[in-house]
Order: sequence, then C-alpha cells, then structure tokens
Amino acid sequence: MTTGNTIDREIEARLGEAGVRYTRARRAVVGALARADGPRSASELHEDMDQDVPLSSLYRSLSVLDGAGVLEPHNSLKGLTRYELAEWLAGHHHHLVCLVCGTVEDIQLSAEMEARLEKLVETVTDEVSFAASGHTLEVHGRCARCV
Amino acid sequence: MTTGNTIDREIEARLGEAGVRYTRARRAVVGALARADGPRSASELHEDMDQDVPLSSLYRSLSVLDGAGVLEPHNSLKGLTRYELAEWLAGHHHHLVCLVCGTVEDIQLSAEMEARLEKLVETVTDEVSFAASGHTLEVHGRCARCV
DNA sequence: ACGAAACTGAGAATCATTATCAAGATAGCA
DNA sequence: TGCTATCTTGATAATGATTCTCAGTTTCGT
Repeated sequence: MTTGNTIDREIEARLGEAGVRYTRARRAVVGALARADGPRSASELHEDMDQDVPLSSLYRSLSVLDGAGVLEPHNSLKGLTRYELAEWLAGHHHHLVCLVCGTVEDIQLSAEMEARLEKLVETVTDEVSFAASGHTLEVHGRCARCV
Repeated sequence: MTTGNTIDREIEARLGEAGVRYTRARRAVVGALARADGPRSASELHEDMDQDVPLSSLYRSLSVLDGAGVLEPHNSLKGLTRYELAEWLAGHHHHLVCLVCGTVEDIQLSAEMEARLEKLVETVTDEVSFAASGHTLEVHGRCARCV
C-alpha cells in the first residue's frame, strides 16, 4: 500500500501516458475511492463527495480513469458497476460480498494464504484453454450490518 | 450433477414451497439454462429459446425463479445480469471470466482442490465479522476466443 | 362449472449509463 | 502575454437493461 501522495504521482504519470489530464474532478474521484473501504458506484461516489459534481461528469471521470487502467470495475448486485483503485495502486485483495445489501468489502490475505491460493489457481488454470491474468476470491454471506 | 428429470422435480417442489407454479414458461427458462454451459442474460436466453417468449415475461420468470432460490444471478460486464441454475441444482463451481468479451465459463475443481480452497476460505473468514455462506473463485483472463 | 389466485403479454415507466454538443479551462508556443 | 489546438466540463438527450402496471387468461380447488 502506497501513500496518497505517491499514488497521486503514479496516477498522474499513467494518465500522462494515456494523453489525458489529471484534473480536479478526477483527483476528487480518486480521493473518494482511496478513502473508501471497498468498491463504489457512481451514485455512491456522488453522495460521498462534498462538492456537487454532476453525475454525467462523474461517469465520464470514471470511464476515463478506467480506460487508463487506474480503476478496476466491479459489477455487482442490482446491475450497477462499482469501481475501486486498480490492484497496482491499492494492492491485491479479495472480496466479502453481502448477499443482502450487496455491498462489497475488501480483504487481504496473509502472505501465506495468498501464496496457497495462487498455487491453487495456477494448478487449475494449467488444465484449461484460458489465459489467466488474475484472480479474486469472492466470499458470499451476510455483512455485519445485515446479520 | 442430477438429470433433467430430477432437477425438474426438485424445482417443482421448491417452487411449491414458495407458493408459485412451475409453468410452461418457467420450464422453458430452466431448460434453456440447463442446456447452457455458463450464465445467460435475459436477452441471450431470449435468443436461445425457440418459442418467442416476450422479454417482459422472461424477466419475470427469471425473477420468480431467482426469488425461489432456483437461480443464481451473476452480474457481469456491461451492466447486465446473467443467471445460472443455483448451486444446489447445478453443483458448486467457479468462474473463468474473460476480461475482453465478458463471457463467463464455469469450471469445477477437483475434490482435492476444492477441499483446499474451502479450508482456505474458512481460515480467512474466521477472522472477520462476516457470516460466510459460500464462495466463488473468479479467475480473470482471456478466453479461447479472445486470445 | 365457479371463483380466487396465480400467470401472461404489451407497453409504459424507471434506473444506470452513454452520447452529444456548446461552452470553459489549459498547455505549448510565437 | 496572447493565440490556438486540445482536453474538459455541464446540461441534456438518448440508449439499454430491467421493472412495473393493468387488463385479459389460465389454473387449482371445490
């Protein structure tokens, strides 16, 4: 996990390569996502953010950031897309998905667990015609609020 | 994996408990899903099915079957929901998610792999305030068609 | 066969998301 | 500093998936 400042510089560089600017609006989106403890949808971000960014702009910011590989989309319950900072920024993690309210919480595995899981994924994908590039373990259940 | 006939009887029983009927339209949806080798969206099913069921009815069938626990929704790329037969009907499995075309393919792990994964999940969820009820391993990459 | 309850079809309505287009901000450069 | 090309933004219209509504139909138990 890198510090906010470092993240900002990394993102600025990445956006530069993509030929787009790291504007105030986009910084605000990244900030809100960095503050969040899990994926957030456009409308959730819209509420989270103090300044009243119009939704259409928010969507555009998200899609620009996504296109540049800064965000990772996560398609969740009720047909909406939530985004989080891409793994190269936020670190590799997994998800606790609440089947009741649909929220997704990030968790990180201990190095040992992660190593075990990686080995398992490798073993599995060796046998199929599929070029694996990553994995996420989705654990389903009820979150603390929805007990 | 159970046979079509058995599945039908199990579903009929389950729907009975839920107080809804197992009608021709609903049988058709289940049939199409049983034939599929992965999750299918409403519009995909609409094409797959010979008879011209109206989309609105198809959506309703899906939501009734989902509500009764017969289907499992799977929210995928491009903001659409695909359904597949629930695990208690189709067996526990995992997903190969193509990041390019968004299709999802089911895979089953060997008993040994599955046991290992289950143990891992158990270890992980022991430490968090989350009532886990299931899990899916999502492997991301490019499918055979999108190489 | 009769009535209540569940189902269906057609279309309107809703919700998330995308596209459009004119106006505003910026960077690079003369 | 001012110019110009380019990227951004905001407001709004448009799209696509999904849900809702309501009137007509089928089904089940009696």
